[in-house]
Amino acid sequence: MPTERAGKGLTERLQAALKGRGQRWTEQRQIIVDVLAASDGHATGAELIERVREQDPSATPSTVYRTLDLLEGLGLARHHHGPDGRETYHLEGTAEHGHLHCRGCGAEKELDAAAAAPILKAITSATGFGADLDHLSVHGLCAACRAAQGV
Amino acid sequence: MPTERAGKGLTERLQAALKGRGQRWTEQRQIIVDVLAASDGHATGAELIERVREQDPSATPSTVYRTLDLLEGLGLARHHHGPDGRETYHLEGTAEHGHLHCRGCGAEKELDAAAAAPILKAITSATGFGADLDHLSVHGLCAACRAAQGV
DNA sequence: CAGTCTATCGCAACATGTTGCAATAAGCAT
DNA sequence: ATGCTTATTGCAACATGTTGCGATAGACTG
Repeated sequence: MPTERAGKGLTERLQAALKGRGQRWTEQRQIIVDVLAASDGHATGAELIERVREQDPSATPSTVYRTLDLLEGLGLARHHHGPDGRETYHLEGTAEHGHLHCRGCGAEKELDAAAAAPILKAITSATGFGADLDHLSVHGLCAACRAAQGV
Repeated sequence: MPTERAGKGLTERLQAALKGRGQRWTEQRQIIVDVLAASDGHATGAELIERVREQDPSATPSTVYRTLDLLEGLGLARHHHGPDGRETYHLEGTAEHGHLHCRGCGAEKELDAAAAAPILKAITSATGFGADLDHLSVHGLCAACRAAQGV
């Protein structure tokens, strides 16, 4: 279930991971992780900064982005790019998924791992690439729009 | 073969298309189309601006981006987003292709229509989406990096 | 050719990220 | 507790796009 605050387990895992790498645990990082945990689905960088500043007005964009990079490096967060290239972040633990953007109706749908499996397989056999589902963004026309356009 | 300047046919098609919509043909647009034609493969927005400014130092980013949007609206240019979300443009007429970005070695490879066919087919059957190959950006690990990491 | 309409341009300000650097402060050792 | 080392922060500047607005200048009309 979604929590308003990062669970104890997550914070502790994080502290341990940081300590092991000679890095430090700070109040700001706690806030950023909490905000990410509370924004369970997807949040853009700008949204995250705004929410972090509600709790700590002294926080700056550079700190937030650097922390997000750090969390990605630890495998605790991920980001992908929307159709406009803007960044969207979410905590690891959210099910890994890709994104489908319809240029006809503007809808955005998620592509879960089960549905994506045959796609990833096709990518690997055609190219040798092991694709990251979290970074997979497909642009095109959804079934409804294709039907509407008689394509 | 790549031309240093947009072919006559393209410029004329463009003028006709613009006239039909009550829009205008200007020197700047000629320059931008020429630059795009000369940058046959892919060029980022910043690169295009720089090259346009070589020919017309008075050109501004807003003009270049607005012209690129216009060309996309006319179906004469396309853009996609690289792994960092930066924009990359190319002229329509370049063979339609997708992009593969390796997060291991940073390599970027093109995905031609033939190789992509089974992938697009998998996407359609899994999701109903008709994917745009030109907008397909796959992030992951290339075969070599997967081997190197023993994955 | 002069006049009109309005698309386009250049500018300036803004939005979103990124980076270098000096000041701060976290975590360890004494 | 005090001091040391250096990771982290905040700031300021920059990079890449985007947007609003007044000024410019295409293209058509008479």
